[in-house]
Amino acid sequence: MTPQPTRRNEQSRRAILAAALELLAETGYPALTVEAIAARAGVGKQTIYRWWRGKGAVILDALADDVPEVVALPDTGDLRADLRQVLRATVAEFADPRLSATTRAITIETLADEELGAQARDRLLRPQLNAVRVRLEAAREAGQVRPDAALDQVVELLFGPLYHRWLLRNGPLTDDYADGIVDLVVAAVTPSTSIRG
Amino acid sequence: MTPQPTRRNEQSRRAILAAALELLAETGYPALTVEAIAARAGVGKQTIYRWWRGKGAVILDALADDVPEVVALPDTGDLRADLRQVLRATVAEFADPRLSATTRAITIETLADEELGAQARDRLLRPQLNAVRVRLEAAREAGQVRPDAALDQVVELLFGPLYHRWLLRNGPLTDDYADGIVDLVVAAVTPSTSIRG
DNA sequence: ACAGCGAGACGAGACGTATCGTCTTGACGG
DNA sequence: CCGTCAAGACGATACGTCTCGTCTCGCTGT
Repeated sequence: MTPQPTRRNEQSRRAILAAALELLAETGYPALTVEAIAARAGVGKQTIYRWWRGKGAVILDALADDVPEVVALPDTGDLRADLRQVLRATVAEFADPRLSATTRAITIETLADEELGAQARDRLLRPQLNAVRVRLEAAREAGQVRPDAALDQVVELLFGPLYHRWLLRNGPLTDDYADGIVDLVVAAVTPSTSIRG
Repeated sequence: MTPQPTRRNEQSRRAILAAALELLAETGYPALTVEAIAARAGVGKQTIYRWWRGKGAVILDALADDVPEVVALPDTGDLRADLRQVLRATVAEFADPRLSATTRAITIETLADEELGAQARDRLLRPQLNAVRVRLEAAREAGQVRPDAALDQVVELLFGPLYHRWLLRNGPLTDDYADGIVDLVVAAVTPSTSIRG
């Protein structure tokens, strides 16, 4: 029933992932077809369906393969500056129309398919968010963040608005916007200023 | 070329919207078909395609018709309490599996189709967000919010994380979570506490 | 008479399955 | 060792199904 990964043809696997990325770049996600991927890769359709659930799973796999497993944030000691850099980088990615369109398409796919969403979350999203969390932990130990702050929530406080605005097209995504979010979040987590006044 | 709205059959229009909502409740969004809507409404497919771009537009129209145009938030004078109530209500909506599934499907449709997204934004999302903004303006005048806070950003700071967690299934959506977001945001916008200590 | 209407046929395109013969792999016996 | 063999993945492709969106009918109401 279930195919044995041992006997899997690595060459075909690579050809499929490569073909998928090529076609994605050429035609865009919506026009992407399992049949086209198979044809480009010189592979039977069944070979794709044997190992993946559909084109979404293939693309996700291809993207996740390209992503480094561990990401680390810069730590200059200045939390605000470091966060600004991260959020500005995210804004820049969303500003590139081609990259943005692709990311949007994949994201949509993961929203519709729960299993795909779990994969995307674990392999693409979580590493990013976790890197920010690590940076926040360092800031907390440095006394720049309230000890009682729920850092997972803080991370979402940073990225949630960005994704919200990007996905729902709810306004322009600019560096100023990113900076504003960072300022608000920093204000939210900064320890009581009663002493520093 | 373009149909004349004057000659439009109001009865058919209502039947289509009603049938769409019925079928949505019965079969769920993915299984929803233009053909099925037409059949249920006792209407030709062309009549649907003449006035709408597809099933997404029909459903969006049906939903927007049901939504009150203006929403108002409670104003008890206690900003934190009022915001908690709103976010908890949102969490409750997302917690209902049936409603959540429908909302998710519609949302996905609006993410993929720019024009549909614009309509959803203006007719469904914006009124909600704006109601919160109005409440924040009142709070600002009451001196509970820093005068320089960008209120649009604050609103997104409230809902962004919620949508983020819901759409991407990035963790459980509980009242505690909503309360935590509110606390963080209130902390972010509260005027300098140097006096209050 | 004209434009929207209900009804439904239609072509296009993508999906996912099934089947064919071929090729690779690993186990077993002489 | 090495030939044989079964299992199973492979490329290729036909197939039925589904949904879409268009097109073509008369019919109806104004």
